[in-house]
Amino acid sequence: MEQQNHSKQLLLQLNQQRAKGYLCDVIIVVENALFRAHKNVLAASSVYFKSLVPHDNLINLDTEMVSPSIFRQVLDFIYTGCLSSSDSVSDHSISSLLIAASYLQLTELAALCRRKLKHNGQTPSSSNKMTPSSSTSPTPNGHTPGPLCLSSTPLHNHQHHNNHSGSKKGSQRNQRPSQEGRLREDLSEKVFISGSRCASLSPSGEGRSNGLGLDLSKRSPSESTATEEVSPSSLLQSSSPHSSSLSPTPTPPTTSSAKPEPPKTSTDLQPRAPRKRPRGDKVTPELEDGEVDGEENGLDQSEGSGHSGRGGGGGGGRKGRRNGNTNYIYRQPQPGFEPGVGDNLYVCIPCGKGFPSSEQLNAHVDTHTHDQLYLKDEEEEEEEECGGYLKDKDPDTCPDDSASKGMKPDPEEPGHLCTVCSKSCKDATSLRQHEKSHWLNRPFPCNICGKLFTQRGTMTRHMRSHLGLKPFACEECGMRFTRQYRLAEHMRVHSGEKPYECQLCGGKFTQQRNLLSHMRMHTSPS
DNA sequence: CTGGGGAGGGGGCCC
DNA sequence: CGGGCCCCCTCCCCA
Repeated sequence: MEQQNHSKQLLLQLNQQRAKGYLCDVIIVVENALFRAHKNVLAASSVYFKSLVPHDNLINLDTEMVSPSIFRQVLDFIYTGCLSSSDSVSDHSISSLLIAASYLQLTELAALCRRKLKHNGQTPSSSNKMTPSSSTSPTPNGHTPGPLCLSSTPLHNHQHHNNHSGSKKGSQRNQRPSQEGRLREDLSEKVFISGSRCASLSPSGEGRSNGLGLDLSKRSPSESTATEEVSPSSLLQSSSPHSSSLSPTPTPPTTSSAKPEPPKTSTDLQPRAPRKRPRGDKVTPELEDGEVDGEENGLDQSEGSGHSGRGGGGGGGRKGRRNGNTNYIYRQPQPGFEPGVGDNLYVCIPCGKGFPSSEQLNAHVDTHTHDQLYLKDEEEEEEEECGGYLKDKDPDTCPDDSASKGMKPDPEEPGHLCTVCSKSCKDATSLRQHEKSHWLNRPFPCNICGKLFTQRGTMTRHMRSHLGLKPFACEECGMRFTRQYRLAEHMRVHSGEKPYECQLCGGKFTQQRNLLSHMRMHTSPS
């Protein structure tokens, strides 16, 4: 007995989930684009990915080997078995695909491309050298791929999937908890860099050279700025012209050089807090209702609106709306950008336009040139330098912004007073930082959800939540945290220490906030 | 069902 | 830029 079209339907479901970013547990960075996918699918299709995905959740591909548009076709092929893009039939595209397929060790796709080129009278010799193992036509399993499948294929059909969330309930129900948990831990553990390097994340800060634990120290000096601004590091350090980046020179991991460290034992164990379920678990029932939320995998925890204001973003993530910009993640949204509005869940970050499908977003993203992005960067820098003040701030009281620009304050001046609130700061740097808190214009956008921040550090910290980076692990229970402070706070759970005491009733608390909450109970009229 | 406590998580801000 | 602290939101548990 055999279920007709079982594999086809399965693949179709997976592709639909990919289009929504649902259960995607790996991000592939290609030049200026991010692609989300499923590790299992990648591993089943590519020896290259198979060796990487068990340990890495962020894979940076060599842009000389594969471009975003080519990788999009590659990914489509992986998920559909077809090359659907119309330009894929050109010899140039086929050659690029062949290079990418060889690089990624997608033997079936490579063989398919070779046959196509051969059929067109081309010789695919240029790329054969990269993967000798794949230069022979038969695939490892002996399967001979069919002819190129063009856009008429019904499998590749992202546009219509957004409204079908209900149809995938069953298959997702059982996958969600383990995959999310594992991803969060994996992301916490290490992040793949440049295809061959792992940055271990530890509370001690080992291997941590940017705010998110990505080891950026191996950047090739010859790397172009274009790559820099859209590389993972630029995702994390969006506005810094000096931020280091990743050297996109991954080597297909056919040798031991690419062998990543095995996951640490502590993270393999399912960490559970004593007596109580960790928060990470509670998202499961929400998804069981068929909701495709914006925080799956911990990669997409959109806070929803751009400006939350103080307290407005509290608890963000759990109730965050679906972001949906799952395929391409660009930089610097336009003012007023609000991701995931209405049905246009696929949002282009640079211009803020929303699209109902990843395909349409992809097509739109391709219209952005690097020049446009450069211009945005320059404008962004300029704005950060001089344009961020409150509109209601009296220009007379801030004649030259010298303090906010960090321009040599008078050393004889006794204090550095904020021109808005008269707060005294100890130096010009502190003053500048403080004055930013009065800005309405927040110069640091999250490259994933578009949320804006006044401080780069806050944005970087926020990005950690998107990437699921939790470098700080409790040695007692294995629970992991994004902040060391949280871990220290958590450790009181194990130690039983309750340093915060209510002066009214003598009640003791492990956390100050809970004491404050308790005090409100005392002071509330009721 | 409700209120209080415990705790995870996010953002703002200062050092 | 990271650490630390504060405040807030939220959820879960339990009496």
